[in-house]
Amino acid sequence: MSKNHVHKTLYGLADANNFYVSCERLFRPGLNGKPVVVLSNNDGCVISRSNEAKPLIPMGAPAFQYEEIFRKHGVEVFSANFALYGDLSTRMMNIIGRYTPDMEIYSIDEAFLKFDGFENIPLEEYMSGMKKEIFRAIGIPLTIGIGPTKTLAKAAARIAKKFPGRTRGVYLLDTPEKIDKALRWLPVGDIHGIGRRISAKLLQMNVQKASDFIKLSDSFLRKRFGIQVVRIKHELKGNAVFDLEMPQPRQRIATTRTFAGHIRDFDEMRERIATFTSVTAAKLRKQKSACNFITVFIRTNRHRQDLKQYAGSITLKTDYPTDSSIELSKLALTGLRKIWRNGYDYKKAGILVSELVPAGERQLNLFVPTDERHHRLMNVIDRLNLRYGHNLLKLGGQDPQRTWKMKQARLSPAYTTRLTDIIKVYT
DNA sequence: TCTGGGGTCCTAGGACCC
DNA sequence: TCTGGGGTCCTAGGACCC
Repeated sequence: MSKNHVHKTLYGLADANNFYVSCERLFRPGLNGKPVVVLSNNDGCVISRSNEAKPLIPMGAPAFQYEEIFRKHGVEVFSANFALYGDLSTRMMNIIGRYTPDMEIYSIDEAFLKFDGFENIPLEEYMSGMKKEIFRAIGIPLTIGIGPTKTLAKAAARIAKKFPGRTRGVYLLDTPEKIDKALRWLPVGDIHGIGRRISAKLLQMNVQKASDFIKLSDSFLRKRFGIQVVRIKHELKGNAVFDLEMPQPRQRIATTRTFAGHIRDFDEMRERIATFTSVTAAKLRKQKSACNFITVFIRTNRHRQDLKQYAGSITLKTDYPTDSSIELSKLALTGLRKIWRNGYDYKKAGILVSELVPAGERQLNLFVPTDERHHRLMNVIDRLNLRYGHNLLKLGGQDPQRTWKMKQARLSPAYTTRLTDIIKVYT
């Protein structure tokens, strides 16, 4: 590489606007311009808001406390339909991936991009073209920020979102002057990686804007807030610390649920735990991992100070790395018996597996039983569940009669993913 | 009477993200 | 009556060892 030809790397962030709400709007153009919200599982709290809804309802608001507001302002309310959102996300990411080879899918609605060797390409126009293509093809509106680091790309996207008229949804932070101006505008709480706790402490010290924040010394930040916050400062100053991350197997996998009502009965809980465990084991097999530990937890409703509170949790070691629903269910139920206490109204429970290793590795261990039959059975279960819908095939500990229903009073049809009907499998 | 110091490993919990 | 779910990384402090 010649000296006078410096290759300047830039990062981009493509972020779908109010993603879940935008997905719901695709099939109902009448919702455009209206306040719309999407609720979490059990219709518990607000997890996505249209721009019109944002001044009315805070993020995470418990739905039952806002029924009055919903009515008064004619807010359109939807139960979450994650199958639909996942499908639209995949389509969106496929298009984004055609614009640069270096891309990191950061979440269901966000992707980081890396522009290496794009010196002769006008990035604003290029990304503006991508934004238009995605809107034309899928109907999802995007905001795009570009800058010398991931943290600055995030900040640029925030600016693009805040000033849609002037930026047309795409903003490039490429000169020291623009970066300086952006940092003087950006509130510390809006810096990526500075959350509620740390921004409250910074505000107490009268550190209000990102431009104030980057003046603090490394040693002070290190001592007071830890190494991660120092890294964020460097990123804001234009030194890339965080690179794109390649997809890797999860280190932990969890399945947890808050119940629509509550559970007092051990057998009911045993059934729920067995189901969570087989869902978790299927997730393990999907990423071809096996786990060394399994954690079971149950807890009462922590929002109800008037009720007796109890939270129990236990972590058990597997005999050898496993992805077997049967092995893991046995362990999970052993754990559940140990932490179960009679007389409480349980509101939430879950399963978490950890210390994952690649599933193939365990066969290198001569002392491990081959459990070939387990393996074949698990394979069959996974294939049938994949084909006919989630969780149709159940294990012994799961009550075959019982279908656990989330509260989803306001579900929209799953237009792109609908399965015709439930298929019963008799064995 | 005297009451070290440094290293490693592990875990729980904090803080953050979408 | 009704308050989500699934992740990551880091740190402090205890246990243990020499």
